[in-house]
Amino acid sequence: MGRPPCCDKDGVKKGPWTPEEDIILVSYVQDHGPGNWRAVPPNTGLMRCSKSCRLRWTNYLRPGIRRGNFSEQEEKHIVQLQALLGNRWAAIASYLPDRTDNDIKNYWNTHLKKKLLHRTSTATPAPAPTTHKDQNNNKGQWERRLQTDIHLARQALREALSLDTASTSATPGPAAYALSAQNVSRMLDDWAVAADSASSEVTECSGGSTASNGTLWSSLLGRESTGAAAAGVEDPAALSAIESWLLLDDGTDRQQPPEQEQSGGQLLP
DNA sequence: AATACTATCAACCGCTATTAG
DNA sequence: TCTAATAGCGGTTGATAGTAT
Repeated sequence: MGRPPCCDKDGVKKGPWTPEEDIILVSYVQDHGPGNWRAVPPNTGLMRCSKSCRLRWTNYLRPGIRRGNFSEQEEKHIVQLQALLGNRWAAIASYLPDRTDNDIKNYWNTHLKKKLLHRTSTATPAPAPTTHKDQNNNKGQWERRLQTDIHLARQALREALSLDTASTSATPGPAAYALSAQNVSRMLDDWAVAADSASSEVTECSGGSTASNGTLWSSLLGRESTGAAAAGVEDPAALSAIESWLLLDDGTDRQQPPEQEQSGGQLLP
């Protein structure tokens, strides 16, 4: 036989968490640490499924979570990482350690997807008295730029992976993801180097509700490191590099093809 | 002021890989 | 070794706040 069930499925409570439940959960995690979620409901008396407890902790109660508005840098960072990794929100979130995967996923679905669509549509103007040549020039400017970016990112990742597999170990094992994550962070570092200047004032988001949990619970709990910090992605220079690479909002089309930036900017070692 | 519509986000659902018994 | 539960992930939903009519 297998394990006994973690909680009574019949008496399990659903819906929004109350502040009292939050406090119980935080107190428990403070004493026992995160993990072993199946032990949480029976030990705390919470009428919640272990899954729900884990979700509540990771998405809301975990210290160090920043909520509220995403900065421009974060936006571009997410766009870049999404192009690179796809909808692997947990992986993307590991490069934005103070954001949860759920937050990033929500932000992507509600804001960024629309933004990208809007840019695509504005880059492909409706019927206008333009010549065929003009149409070609304007057609999907943003879309083409994005596709080029995606292509470059993938190429860079492939090369980085091949470099590492050659230099480290020939056996692709369970560390495969760690390996790729390592390389992604290296790429980001490279972009940082490629960036001309660090005109990178990280716009501190002034989200209202945001730090509330952090300040509330950080007094109770120490901040855990996610390992992503080691990736060095929070480096403002890296963010600035991505910004300059993407040129999302400046309204000016890039004059040089990305290839030139790659060769000039040393995208890869 | 009332109603309809839209946007946001917390939480749930379903799936897969891993792990305990 | 096998079976069933857990952990974790991405997709989706539903409640609610905000805005438009």
